[in-house]
Amino acid sequence: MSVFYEQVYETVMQIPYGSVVCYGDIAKWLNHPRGAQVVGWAMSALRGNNRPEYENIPWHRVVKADGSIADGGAAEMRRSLLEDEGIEFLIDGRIDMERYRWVAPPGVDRRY
DNA sequence: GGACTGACCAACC
DNA sequence: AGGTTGGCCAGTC
Repeated sequence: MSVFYEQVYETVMQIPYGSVVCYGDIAKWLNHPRGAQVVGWAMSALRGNNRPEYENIPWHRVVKADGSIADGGAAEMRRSLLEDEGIEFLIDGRIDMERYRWVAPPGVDRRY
């Protein structure tokens, strides 16, 4: 697994219970301002991956910039997992990002 | 080893 | 308001 993917996974693991982050933010924190797509690919690569070190990644806490759930595998499961964490969805199926978006402490997720 | 495929996002027409 | 585009990484065949 690549360095960048590893960094993405470590960042995702830091997302606290009941909060969400969008793909673009993770990319920015990892010094890839335009790497949102790559973050998505990193998540996609997790699907069907049963490696123990990736078991605890809360991949359902990563959503699109507008607060909707990304397409791909298991979108419904991701939504229900978020609801289990107390996150309320708006009528149009999106999350109120102002309310649930997690802002990482500066430097905390920086790798060298 | 090149081509193709994937959970994206902001800036432009 | 809605389509297009550039930026970006790794896995598989």
